[in-house]
Amino acid sequence: MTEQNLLTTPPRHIAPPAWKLSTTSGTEMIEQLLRTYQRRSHAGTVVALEGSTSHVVFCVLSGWLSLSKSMEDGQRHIIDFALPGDLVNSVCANNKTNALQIEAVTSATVAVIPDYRWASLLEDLPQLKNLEDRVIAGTLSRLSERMLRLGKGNAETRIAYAMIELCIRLRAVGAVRDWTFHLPLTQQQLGDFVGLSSVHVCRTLRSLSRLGVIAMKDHMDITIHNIDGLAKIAGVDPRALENQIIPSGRR
Amino acid sequence: MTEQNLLTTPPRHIAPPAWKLSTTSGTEMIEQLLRTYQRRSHAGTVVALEGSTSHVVFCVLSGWLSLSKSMEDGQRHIIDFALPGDLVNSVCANNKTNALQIEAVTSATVAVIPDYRWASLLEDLPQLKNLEDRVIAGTLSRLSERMLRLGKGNAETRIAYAMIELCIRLRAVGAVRDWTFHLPLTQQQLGDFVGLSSVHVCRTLRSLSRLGVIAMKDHMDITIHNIDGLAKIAGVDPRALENQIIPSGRR
DNA sequence: CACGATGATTGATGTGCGTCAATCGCGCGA
DNA sequence: TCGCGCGATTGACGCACATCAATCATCGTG
Repeated sequence: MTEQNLLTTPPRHIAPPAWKLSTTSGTEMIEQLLRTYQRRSHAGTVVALEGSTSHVVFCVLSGWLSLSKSMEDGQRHIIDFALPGDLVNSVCANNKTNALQIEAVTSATVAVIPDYRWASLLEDLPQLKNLEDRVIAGTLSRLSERMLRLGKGNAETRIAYAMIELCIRLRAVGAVRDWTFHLPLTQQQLGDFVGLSSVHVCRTLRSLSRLGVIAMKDHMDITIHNIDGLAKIAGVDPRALENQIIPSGRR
Repeated sequence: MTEQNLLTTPPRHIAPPAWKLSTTSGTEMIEQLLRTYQRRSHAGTVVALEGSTSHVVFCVLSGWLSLSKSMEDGQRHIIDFALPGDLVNSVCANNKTNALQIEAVTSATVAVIPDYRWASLLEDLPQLKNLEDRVIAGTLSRLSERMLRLGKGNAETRIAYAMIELCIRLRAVGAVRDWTFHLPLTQQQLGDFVGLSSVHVCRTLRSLSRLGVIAMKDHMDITIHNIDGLAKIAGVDPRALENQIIPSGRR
């Protein structure tokens, strides 16, 4: 049911914004491909192991994935979330080893596209190359912004920024209505994402609630009540967000 | 003089490892291009402003660049360093706006290649595409590793990891001899890189010295005395480093 | 040669966040 | 229906790191 939100809000025939090309024929071609390689993962499933070899590109069709890294002592950090419409090519340099562990946070449908298939598609549809570049640039930009807060921001800054980033990304796929969206995360997971303990995530969320900038309902339904106040806490120019965080060209 | 180290150790005719292609003709073509667009920046110069528009690709030929981001209150974080041989395409999604501020840490020579020129080069030399992919994957991998330590590691872990990462990257361009290399950074800059105050960077470096894993001479000449101990503190498998951090294929 | 500037070093003090622990609330399965 | 378990919440306490401040070392400059 957590995932129902995400499945119903965008058009059901799977065409997240990133995939909307100008040519209709291209779009159809891609949708065909996505359907072919589509797979379903239950919440909590490990989709790809950190360090394993892999020759695929992932495209999220519905649900959330987490991309994480762990230290030897078991400490885990969530480097990024992959939301519907996101493209994930989790290989590291040189060899084809996964740099990140990919897990399904909610139950999710993911297109698992073989490398060679993706490469040939790129040749048929040169516009895709452009899209791929934008996705990569967007990812780097997001990571940088988050890193900045992780290094220099306090708990409120980090949480506020996470809320803004996720809200904007979710809005791009139609999963936000009236500044309200569903966060299918435990406070532990949110903590692993922003670099805080789950206890302190809790305190910080309540602190932000008390300030009136956000509100929470039913275990993680978030409403942003005062985006300007939230942006101020997060240390962002709200206008800059529009261009910086949304990877695809859509509104 | 800081930069002299970097200029003399690699072959003087500018061919950092990333640029070593299998075909000799390709290499010559590229070297020609690099010479054409080569420019010199003094230490401390701002090469590209955060938020400015830009249509270029940077290639570092000698010296260090820092890629940083600032919050409104002036707090700065160094997202990455660009070392000799590194490729920097600091544009964010959608528009052609620099997501990062690029500064010369030491005096540096940088090839500033126009976008269109780079694009046409990619068509002439398909191998370059491969290289570009590896550079991007390497960058993402480095950012992830650093983010993990930033989120979950203590001061010693972060500093130890930074030393290992920089040592390996510098070794790839021949700037390490007998586990010794020159760090052209103030402790303030190193702090902005790992997310610590300059005071605590100092304390941590001295702590690592006392443990005997590293040694320092003359304001930032670093020697790694015990790589296994250092890797243990950094929370890394030393063998994994070889593949994970070096973006190019060279040892 | 004294000087001022910049950065490293070291100590003292404060605090933001982690950790531990107890309680609460809810959903789920027997 | 009761109980079990996971996650949220809240309080108490401690620590790692930031901050402030003083001293020192080095270097370039008039």
